[in-house]
Amino acid sequence: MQNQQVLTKNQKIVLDIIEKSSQPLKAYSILFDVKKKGINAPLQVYRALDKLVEIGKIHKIESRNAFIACKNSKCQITKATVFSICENCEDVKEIHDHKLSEHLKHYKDNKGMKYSKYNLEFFGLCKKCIKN
Amino acid sequence: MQNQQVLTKNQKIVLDIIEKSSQPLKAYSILFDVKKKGINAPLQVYRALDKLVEIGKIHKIESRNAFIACKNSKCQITKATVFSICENCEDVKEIHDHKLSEHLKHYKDNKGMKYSKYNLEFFGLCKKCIKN
DNA sequence: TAATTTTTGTTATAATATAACACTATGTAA
DNA sequence: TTACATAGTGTTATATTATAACAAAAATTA
Repeated sequence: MQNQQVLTKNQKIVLDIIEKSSQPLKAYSILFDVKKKGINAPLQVYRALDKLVEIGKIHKIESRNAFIACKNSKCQITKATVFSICENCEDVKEIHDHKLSEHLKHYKDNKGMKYSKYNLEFFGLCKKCIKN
Repeated sequence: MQNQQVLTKNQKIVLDIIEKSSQPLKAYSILFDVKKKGINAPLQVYRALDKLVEIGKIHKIESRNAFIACKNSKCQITKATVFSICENCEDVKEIHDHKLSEHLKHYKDNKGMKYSKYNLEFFGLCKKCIKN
């Protein structure tokens, strides 16, 4: 039910900007965009981002320090994310691959660790960039 | 052969510090440690780190902005890394799992992307931290 | 209502990372 | 061995990413 949580004003503003972007946005670029809406300080943005990540509305692309909306509206999958990143044009897409997810979800090492989360980032060249 | 590359003075100093640590080190903590060896500025550390990552001697833990030595001396596996991270004690280990690597190496999406690299980070609780 | 928790706004600052420039060392090849 | 290219160095300055601390306001709960 966490996903149906009511968002606060700042959270809505920030989420809105991120959802409108097809590509990941950086915190300070979000800040720039929301200044006209009364959000003035980095912390206001970071606090909203933290919350949105926590409830699974957005994901952080760790290798890029950027945030992207989760398209998968049905469930919160903060805990299991896979992205594909073009190293040329920086296009980022979230990957939903059931077989891959299952594989990763059930992964067990021999160290007795209990995993609750993973993040996988694939890097390469997208179709467009291969051609050019 | 890239891995047999001769390292420069700064690269050796930085690598040495990282190899002596069982846990990932942050750039500025490395800087602090190497000041007595004549490295004074962040850039000197970052340049060494960049090179060491490039040749596969160390890896960056993206979610932690920290660097860890690659124990796998035989090959440069900059391009395919898997880590397990304890969210309580922050213990980090590199995972070498042939089956998992094969699975990821051969992963193909339906977008026509050509992948050359991936990074996977598992999060959870290690044996010790589960008990406590 | 009062108490508690969460969110806000704000200022300041910490932590992470790179730009730009002049110089030095090393490798390559004529 | 001289010239040229390439990679690494040292340095100062600055950009980028992120959090601490505190007081006040709003929402929630008892």
